[in-house]
Amino acid sequence: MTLKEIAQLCDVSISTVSNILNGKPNVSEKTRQKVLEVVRQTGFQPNYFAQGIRKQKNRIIGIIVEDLNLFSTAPIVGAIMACCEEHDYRTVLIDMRLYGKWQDTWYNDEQKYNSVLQPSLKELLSIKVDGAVYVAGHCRIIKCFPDDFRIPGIVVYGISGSPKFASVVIDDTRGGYDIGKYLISMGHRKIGVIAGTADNLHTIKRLAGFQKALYEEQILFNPDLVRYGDWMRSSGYIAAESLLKEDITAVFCMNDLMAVGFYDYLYEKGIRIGEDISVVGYDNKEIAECIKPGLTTNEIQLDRIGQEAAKRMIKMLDEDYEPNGSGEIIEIPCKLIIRESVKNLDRTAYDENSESGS
Amino acid sequence: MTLKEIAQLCDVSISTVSNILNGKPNVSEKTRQKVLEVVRQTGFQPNYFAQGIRKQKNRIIGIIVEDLNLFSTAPIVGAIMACCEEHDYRTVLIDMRLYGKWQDTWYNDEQKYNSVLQPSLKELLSIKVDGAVYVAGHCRIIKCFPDDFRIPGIVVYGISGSPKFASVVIDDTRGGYDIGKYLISMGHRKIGVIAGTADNLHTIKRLAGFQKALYEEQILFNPDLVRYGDWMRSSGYIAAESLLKEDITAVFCMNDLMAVGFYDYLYEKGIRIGEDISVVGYDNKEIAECIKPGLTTNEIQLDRIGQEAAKRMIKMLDEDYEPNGSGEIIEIPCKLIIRESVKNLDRTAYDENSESGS
DNA sequence: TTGTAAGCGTTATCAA
DNA sequence: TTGATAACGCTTACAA
Repeated sequence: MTLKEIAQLCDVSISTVSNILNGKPNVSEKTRQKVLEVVRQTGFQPNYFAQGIRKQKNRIIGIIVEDLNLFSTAPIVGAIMACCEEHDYRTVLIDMRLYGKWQDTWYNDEQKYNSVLQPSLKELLSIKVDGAVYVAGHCRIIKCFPDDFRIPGIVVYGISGSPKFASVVIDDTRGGYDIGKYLISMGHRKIGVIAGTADNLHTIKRLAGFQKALYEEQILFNPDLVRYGDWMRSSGYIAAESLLKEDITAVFCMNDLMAVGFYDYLYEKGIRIGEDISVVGYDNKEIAECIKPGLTTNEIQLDRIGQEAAKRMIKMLDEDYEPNGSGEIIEIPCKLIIRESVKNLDRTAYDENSESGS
Repeated sequence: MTLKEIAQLCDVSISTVSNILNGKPNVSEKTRQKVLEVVRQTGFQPNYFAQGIRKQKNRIIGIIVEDLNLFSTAPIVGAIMACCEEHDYRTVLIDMRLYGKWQDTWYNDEQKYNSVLQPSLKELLSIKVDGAVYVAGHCRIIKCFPDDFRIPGIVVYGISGSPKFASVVIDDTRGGYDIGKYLISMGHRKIGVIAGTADNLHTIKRLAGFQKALYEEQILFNPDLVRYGDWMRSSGYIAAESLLKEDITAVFCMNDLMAVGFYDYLYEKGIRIGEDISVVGYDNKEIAECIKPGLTTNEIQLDRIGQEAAKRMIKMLDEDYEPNGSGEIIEIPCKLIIRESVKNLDRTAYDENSESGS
């Protein structure tokens, strides 16, 4: 179906049909009705890209994700799409499936990485997207867009390696800080940390924030209480053994999965979480509220991240921003979700009774 | 950047540049090199859709999902995209976000549903996709494509309401059957069921399969042992109370989340799962291996579902199938994941010892 | 109120 | 070996 065929069916010219479809005035009601009827019957839809070629603009935003199957990606993408739709932009999604293809072995392998990234970027360019949003799988400094990239770009859940592109990430420093403050407010002074991999930006920033909280409360930071894991459940379990030999009352696990590993160990040993020892996690995945006791953790507001990124991109596009302006880094706060895994050491039994009684 | 500009920069004609880019013969090595160099420098990418208009084919498959944020959707979409990429098809994803917008209130509300579906379909048609894959959020009979839909369509994780379109779903009957057989093989005879909503196809088919297993083993099916929930954790908890008054040794929960709710109740009462009572779930979500004891459950092979759908779609497209052929329903089996939540009643303590010792 | 014609970025045909 | 030229589906001046 094309405009031409519709025109023939209606015995009018192509431009008349086009005008009607685009709501132009100066068309007799009779022809309008006739044409609209035929359009309805035939189910004709104008070719979006022929329109784009002619009008020289597409209103398409390209989204390129490192891996759609990570827990963080789909919510971010969903939020971006929602925002784009609201502003009458279409989206095109490219899933590089980096983890699916290579697990963890790609992000230090420039060659592997580029062998997927470059064709993906080319594809976006070929589709003539107006802007590109890059959704990382975890926070690190990423050189995803070349400096001479011809359209606006923005990096989400990672930090642009080039100052020409803005980045939207979670506020991990604040996240670590909030957790530190919370644990301290609950009376904990000796706090172990099960961190992620040592060179990971999430790890570094969460730890820095945590240290800041200690500092503000005049508590010495003891590096011996930090164990570095690999974000997997097993490393929480492994860290638990050695960490428990220290004289600690609480543990800050840098993700929920390692917290589950930590739970595993304590469960085996019959140590009660939220009672004998306190635990907080990070991420607020579904497991956090399913394990027992419920895990206090820091929720990552993925939808807000996606929304923020989309809003900025659309603003750049609609306001004809200089493509690639400032390398601003926008940090979205996390949200502490309190469950039952942290004991309040400052409360006496009496306090608890009187409070529950009130 | 356009072909024209490249041509001017190289002092050759447009067609020569086009020929070179498309690997046509009959071009002198000298001009080829010159043009290729300029193309490289300028980062020129031909306009994919201008090509499409001219060539009258796009090799694009549209994917329309009910909600990208459901646990089942992203893996299915990932598999579809992977398969399309392999066969040199591009994909366009449209996320209707039905649950995000309306939770559970849309799929019995034709009007709400169509207010999102119709524009989405139109958009796909407008993009001139060659085929459309519809990814449902849960299995039911869906009238998503109109009977006179002009391009091949296929429904995934749901059953096409029109016989013109094929469907790829999980084999829930077999899934329920396998679980029944497994529990019986472990010596269970009185088995409770925490089902999903009563009118849900997953519920109906899983229950039918379960009943078949009982029948084959000559065990009477007692309808009083079935409780209908709403797939949420709380309904597992609620069902637990009344169900435990019956004389049962095992419970088949129709998803992992309700199994977690069931765990909740038993945990409160100090009843030991995998010991005093056995439980199986369905879905194999991350929580299944995180709760204690690990939940035996049926894994839904989402990637296989997606792959199968994509393969069929591509076959239809490449072989110029009559759009909308058979309303075939392809069922992909689930995979029983054995963990620790089911006790073997047929084993004596002696058996267990001797086996672990061998 | 309607129609003609040019042009968007490609590819395909055919002549030079 | 190269280059005009038409055509793809559409929009938009502008002419009728």
